[in-house]
Amino acid sequence: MNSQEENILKSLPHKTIERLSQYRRALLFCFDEGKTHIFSHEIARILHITPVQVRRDLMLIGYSGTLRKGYNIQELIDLISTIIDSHEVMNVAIVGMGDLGRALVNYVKGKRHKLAIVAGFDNNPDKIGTVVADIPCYSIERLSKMIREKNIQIGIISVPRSYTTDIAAKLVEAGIKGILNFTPKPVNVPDHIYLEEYDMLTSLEKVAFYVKVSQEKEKSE
Amino acid sequence: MNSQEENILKSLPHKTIERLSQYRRALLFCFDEGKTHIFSHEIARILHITPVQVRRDLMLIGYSGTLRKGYNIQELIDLISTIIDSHEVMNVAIVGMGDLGRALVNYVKGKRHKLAIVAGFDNNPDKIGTVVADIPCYSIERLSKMIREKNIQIGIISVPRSYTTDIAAKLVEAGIKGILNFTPKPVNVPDHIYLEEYDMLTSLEKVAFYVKVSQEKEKSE
DNA sequence: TATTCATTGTTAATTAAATAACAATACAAA
DNA sequence: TTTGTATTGTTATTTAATTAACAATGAATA
Repeated sequence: MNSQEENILKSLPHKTIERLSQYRRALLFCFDEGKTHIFSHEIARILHITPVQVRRDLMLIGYSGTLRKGYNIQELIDLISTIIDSHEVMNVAIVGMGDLGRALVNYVKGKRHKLAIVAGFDNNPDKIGTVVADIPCYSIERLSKMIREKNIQIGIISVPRSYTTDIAAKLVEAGIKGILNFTPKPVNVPDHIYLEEYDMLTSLEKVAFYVKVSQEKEKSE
Repeated sequence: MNSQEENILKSLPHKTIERLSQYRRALLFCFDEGKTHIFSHEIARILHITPVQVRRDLMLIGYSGTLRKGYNIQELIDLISTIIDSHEVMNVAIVGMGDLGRALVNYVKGKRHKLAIVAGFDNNPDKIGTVVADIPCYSIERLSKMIREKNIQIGIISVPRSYTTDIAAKLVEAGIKGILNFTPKPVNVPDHIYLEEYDMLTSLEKVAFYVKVSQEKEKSE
């Protein structure tokens, strides 16, 4: 990859990166259904956004469709993949093989060629040494060693809240490059590590809030 | 609630709503640790945002702290609660009691007074009729009936992708007010229903992307 | 008592994101 | 062949979100 292409990557808005992932996801399903081409307004409709937004994002990544025929799904999937996927397979570890950890493994498993969940960690003796959803589960004590050995670059934290800080520290110490934290406890990591945090309860509370607001609006009418 | 207060609610930026939920979450933990007051820069540090952002959000909801003493944690928790919580308890159903559904129930259970997960639905005969994580699990066939009977206003979808569309339609038909969709299949719902969608894979791909970019930057240096 | 300082609250400025506007074009229909 | 139309690609505009700037203030300190 030359430096011009690199600069395109770095200049892509964060929101566009998210949407590229969503575009690809939707396109893959369309492809499976036998479609070969798709219009911007079709993509937009699937993802609840505007056609302009779609076209603008595709412009940013330098993809051109065909007038009146739309975008070639296969081509677009491939282009998005060269942009958001790493060149080599990126190895991922999940720390915390409870319900959420297993849900994640089963969902991600086999879906993306360039993302491989290669290890799970837990402190439950019943799980250590077993294979959960096709991936081996190790003791937390072996976390640092396995991360180095298996060249794991991304760590997903799905442990109970009280363990979060400790696990994050261990991941950082082991040289992880990116962390996805699903616990309600925000973590602090050095600047060179990319951190993404998501709390399901915040999403639920957001829904509850807007439901409440719409109900109050109804009442006052 | 008078119409002036209503207007404040409606004018709050979407991002502020999300942060209010995060503020409260962080404040509750601080409160449990025995703290009584907190500075804007402390909240900011916990949530990886700026102190100005915190102060601005609190200004928007009309809360004033004490100079050099910070914000009263208890007061702030209460105020945020009056803003984002509904007056009456809001009932929630989870459709799909697999790993993700159970993770959600266990996580949300007992955490928020105004949010109650009161029913789970699944099509697995082994689960139907049982109690999973303290909530009863019903057959999908009874979904519509139960939603009306139990006055359920929010539905969380955590089923396999292929069932998503059908479940969403059932929820809409049953008169649900808000939907939180955790499946990778976006759903279409009428305008009066608030919809929030989240795909864990997109978060993971985002982390992978930024890890990749930072690595390429390193290489080129 | 006067001065310094840390902190809040608020307006102004900036940046990021989304939307609107519209030219270009190729296909279809007349 | 001409006209109309649907669609792309791109620039301009608007809106939303964040950040900067700074006045106000009251506690701590000299």
